Amino acid sequence: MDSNPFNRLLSAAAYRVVYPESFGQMDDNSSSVGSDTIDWNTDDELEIANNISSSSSVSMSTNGTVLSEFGESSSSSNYSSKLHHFIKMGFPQAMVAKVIAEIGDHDIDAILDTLLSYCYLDETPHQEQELNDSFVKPESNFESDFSDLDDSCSDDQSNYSSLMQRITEMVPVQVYYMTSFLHVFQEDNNESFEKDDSLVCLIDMGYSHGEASAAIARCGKDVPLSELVDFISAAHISKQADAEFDALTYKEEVSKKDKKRKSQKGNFLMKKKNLEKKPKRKRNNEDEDEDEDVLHLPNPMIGFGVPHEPFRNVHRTLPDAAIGPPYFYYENVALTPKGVWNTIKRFLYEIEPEFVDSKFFCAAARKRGYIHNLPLTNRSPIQPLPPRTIFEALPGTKKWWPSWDKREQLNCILTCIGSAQLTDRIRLALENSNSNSKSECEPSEQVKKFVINQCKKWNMVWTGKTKVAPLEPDEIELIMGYPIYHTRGASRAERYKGLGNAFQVDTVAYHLSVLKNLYPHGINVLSLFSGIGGAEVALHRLGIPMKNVVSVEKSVVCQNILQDWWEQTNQKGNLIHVSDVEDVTVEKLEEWIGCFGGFDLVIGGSPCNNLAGGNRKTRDGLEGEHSWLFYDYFRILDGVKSIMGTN
DNA sequence: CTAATCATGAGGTTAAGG
DNA sequence: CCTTAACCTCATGATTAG
Repeated sequence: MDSNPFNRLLSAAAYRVVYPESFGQMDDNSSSVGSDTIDWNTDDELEIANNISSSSSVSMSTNGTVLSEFGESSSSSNYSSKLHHFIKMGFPQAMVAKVIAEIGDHDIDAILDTLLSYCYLDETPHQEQELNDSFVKPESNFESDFSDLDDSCSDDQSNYSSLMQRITEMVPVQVYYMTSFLHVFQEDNNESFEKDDSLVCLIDMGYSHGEASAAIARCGKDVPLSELVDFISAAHISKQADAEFDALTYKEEVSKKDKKRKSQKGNFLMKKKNLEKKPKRKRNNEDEDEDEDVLHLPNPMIGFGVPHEPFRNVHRTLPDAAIGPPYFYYENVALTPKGVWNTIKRFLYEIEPEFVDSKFFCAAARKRGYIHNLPLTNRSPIQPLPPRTIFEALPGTKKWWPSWDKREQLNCILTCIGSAQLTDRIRLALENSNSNSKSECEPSEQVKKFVINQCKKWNMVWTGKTKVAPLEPDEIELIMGYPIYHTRGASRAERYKGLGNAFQVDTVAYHLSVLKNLYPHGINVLSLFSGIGGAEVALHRLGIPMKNVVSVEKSVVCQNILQDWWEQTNQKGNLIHVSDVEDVTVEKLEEWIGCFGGFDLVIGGSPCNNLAGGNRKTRDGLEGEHSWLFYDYFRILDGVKSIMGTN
């Protein structure tokens, strides 16, 4: 068994993730599993068991190199409590782990000093300002704050589950990194190992692979490790600092988060209640700009404008770092857990997201946020305009549509549909209600309410007098702006899944329409997380020729859908498939850019699994095992910008 | 083995009401 | 200004059918 406490925690946490029922019964054989196919990627179900198993072996085999610093002097509980306390103070977990790894956990003051000095070291101008504001100013009373925390939270010292949760959150990142580490470097010589050692260290510190890669892409390969840490930490801190600044409100943030994640210790929440509201008001008064803790969603959700609505705003000034080429376009769900869009915005050059509901473009709602550096003037929708109401989109339903169902548009197209049993239950309810009432008029109010609720919840439409049914894949294709039968050939579930995850073509095309005049001779596209090819379809329907398209998509089903469409529509350009975003390395980008002369558009929406409200199990935010691939989007985009010399 | 089927709320916002 | 209620959500995991 691994003698390194931190490794043991890691392995135990990993074990618990996969085999929660048998946690605590780890055998000593965890290193014997030899899984070598690593597919942490987009939408498909992950074979967690395989990966975690491999993680055990990896963490064992790297023992003494990347992880050895963590466990030498402290017991795990001691380490955990220190780690926990500093995290509660508002320092990024990764930074705390790094500092403790460097100087040990004996001297609390030394840790604090080092943490503070790390904050000083930052060199990014606007972030430096924020750091000074957030971490330097309270220095005088920081220690008392800390001791206060230390006392009040002493109960957490033994809160093993709390630590385990934090460790567990780190595990996928660690696993990913370590496995990819072996995969990438096993054939490399010492020199290249040296070169990418910073990547090793960064991820070892708990940063995600995407963040680490992004930092290296942004700062360069040869810069000191501290600079990379500063870059990432600045992103973390400024994100957090943007939400709440002083230590007091920061604790509130952390406790809120903890409260939401799981039921935490009660005394901690009690403490939080005392701190609840006063700090926010204070901050609001003394801050010059409004509190951007939560990006407020526009109402109506029309972004910078939609066709046939009074335009809102067609002018904006982009930050210098955001200006292309290349143009880029990023998409994700609008209603994420708190703070997610703030983080995304911060990574994507501080561009304000454009929140748009596709109900202004088609017959179904679809609230999405888009971050892009495209011009805003002279947008035009693709013709013909798609149907905007249910009756126009699905004429067959009008015959059966009861007058008491007031819906004119559908709710968001999801990846799952209502069950046949639900259709049956509704049929029974309606038939019983009708037979009870003497005339054949209307069901009771109670039944009506039940039916309406279920219909809204599952997006059912009327296909008979007492029958509602979910949409067919073909119907969804039309509503989403794809050619009918676009996904034909895939299994039914795959079609629903692919369409439920896709762009609404008319909405995206409206935003992309400004490219038509800019690139009359066609564009080169880097399409990340392509899915069923919404970006490609949108560009095609806009009449923008695609010279070269690099499509990154893991699902083979989706790759085939896009390939078939490419051939069906007689595309003249060159379509290159890449299955894994991790395969999109700087070298690859340089190769493509050298070959094509650069990308004109980088487009994609990163996985929303861990952000979407419909997720009842793993709505873990941007660090979730799927959604953290956003950092790869940024890494790749920034790599393209860097290579093309516009960074 | 793949594919289909079904049950499983929380979390957050918006709107209404007082 | 506050509270309360209504509303909606690019899903996951277990189970069954083929």
